[in-house]
Amino acid sequence: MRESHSTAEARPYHHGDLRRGLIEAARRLLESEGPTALSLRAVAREAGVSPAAPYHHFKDKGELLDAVAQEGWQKLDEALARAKAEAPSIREAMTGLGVAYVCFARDNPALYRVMYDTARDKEALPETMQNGEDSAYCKVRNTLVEAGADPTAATDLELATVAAWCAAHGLAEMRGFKQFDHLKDAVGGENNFLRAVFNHMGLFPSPQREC
Amino acid sequence: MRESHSTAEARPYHHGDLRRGLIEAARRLLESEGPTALSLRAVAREAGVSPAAPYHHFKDKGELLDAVAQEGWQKLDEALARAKAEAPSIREAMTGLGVAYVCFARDNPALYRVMYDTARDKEALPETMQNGEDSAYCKVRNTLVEAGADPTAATDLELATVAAWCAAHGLAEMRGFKQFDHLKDAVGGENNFLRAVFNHMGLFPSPQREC
DNA sequence: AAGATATCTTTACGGCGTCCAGATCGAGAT
DNA sequence: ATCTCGATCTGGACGCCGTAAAGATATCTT
Repeated sequence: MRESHSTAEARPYHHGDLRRGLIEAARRLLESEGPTALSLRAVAREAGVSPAAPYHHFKDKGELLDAVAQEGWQKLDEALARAKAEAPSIREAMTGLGVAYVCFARDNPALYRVMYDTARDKEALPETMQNGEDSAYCKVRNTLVEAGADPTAATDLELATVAAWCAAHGLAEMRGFKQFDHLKDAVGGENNFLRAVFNHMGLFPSPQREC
Repeated sequence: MRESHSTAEARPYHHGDLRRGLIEAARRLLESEGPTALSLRAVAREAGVSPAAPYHHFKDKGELLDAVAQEGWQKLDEALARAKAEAPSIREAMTGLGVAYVCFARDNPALYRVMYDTARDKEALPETMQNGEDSAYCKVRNTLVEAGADPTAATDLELATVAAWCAAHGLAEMRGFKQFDHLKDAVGGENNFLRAVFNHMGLFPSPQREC
C-alpha cells in the first residue's frame, strides 16, 4: 500500500519524508496554478495525504509557505551567483545582477510573490539574505565595491546596496505591465529594456558613472 | 426602519447608494483590519447588508477591490500633486515626489497592497495613471523635464520615468523591513533614509547630477 | 514483546465566495 | 390610484477553505 520512499534517500518517519513532499507539492502547484490557487488542502491532495496531515510538519499554512519561500531565496541566491560569475566585466556586473534578479522574478512569478509576501508579514527579509559572507545581499555589496565604491564609507555602501536592491525589486514588479510593451519594442526587446532602466538608476557608485 | 439616505445626497436606488457604501466599508476595514481580513462578507456586514447584496453592484469580489484600488490611485495622485506643489526647488522636486510616494505607501499600507495586487492580475496599471495630462505618471515625467531631461529624447524620457517609478515602488516595499532600522538610525531617521536611498538611484537626468 | 511516540485519517466547525429562489420596494404606464 | 415590472435586497444552499480534536496505525525504544 505504501510506496517505498520513492525519491528521497532518508526516510526518518513511517511516511517518506512528508515534509519534503509537501514543500515540493507546494512548489509544483505554485508554478502550475498560480499563487492564489495554493491552498493547504490542495497541497495535501497533491502530496497524496489527508488535509490534516501537514499539521504534523508545519504549525500552519504560513509556516509551509515560509519553507517554500526560504527555498526560493536560495534559488535566487544561486541565480545571482551564476550571474556574477558570468559577468564579462566589472563594469557590467551590477547590471548583470539586476537583470538576473528580474529574470528570476519573471521565471518564478508565483514563488517570487510568496517570498515577498512572507517577508512582508514578518516585516523582515530572511536572515540568510544578509548574514553569510556570500549571501545575496553581500554579493551585491561586494560587487559595488569591486566596481569602485568606497568600502570604508560603511553607511554609504549600505545605502547603495539597498538602493540597488530596491531598483531590482521595483523593476521586477513593474516589468509585466502592458503599459511598457511599446517601450520594450522601442529599445529592442525586454532585455534591453531592463538594462536601459537600470542604467537610469545609477546602480554604479558615483565615481564609476561616466561624466 | 430604513435610514434616510444618511450621507449621500443622491439615492438612485431604494437603498442609499449601496455601491458607495460598500467601497467605503471596504476602505474602513482595509485600514483597520489589514488586507487579509477584507472578505466580501465582512464588507457586507460592515455596510449593514446581507452577504449576497454586493453582487448587485459588483460582478465579484475582485470588482469591488478594483473600485477600492481606483480610489487609491486617485489619492496617490493627489499626494504627488501636493508634493510637487510644495517642492522648494526643482532640484528637490524629484526626491520630494519619491518621498511622498513612499510615505503614501507607508500611511496606507493595505490600500497600497490592494492597488498593486489588482494591477498585477490585470497585468496593467490603471489607465488613469498615464492618460490624462496631469496623471501621476505624467507628473513624474514633467518633473524630470523641468529638472533638465531632454524632452525630445522621447524613449529615454520614458525610460527615466519608469526608472523613477520603479525606484519609488521598490523602496516603498522595502522600507518596512527590520534589517534597515539601523541604517535609518545611522542617517538620522526614516526621512533621511529615504532621501539617501533615492540619491543613490540617480532620479535626476544625467546632466543634473553633480560630476 | 510491550509500551511510548510520532505520524496519519476521520470527523467536525466556522468562515469564505458565490449562486439561486423568493421577498420587497421604486417608478413608469394606464 | 392602481398595476405591473424591473431593480434591489434577503435567506438559504453549495463546495471550498484553514484548523482543531480524537482515534487509528506504524515506527522507535527498551
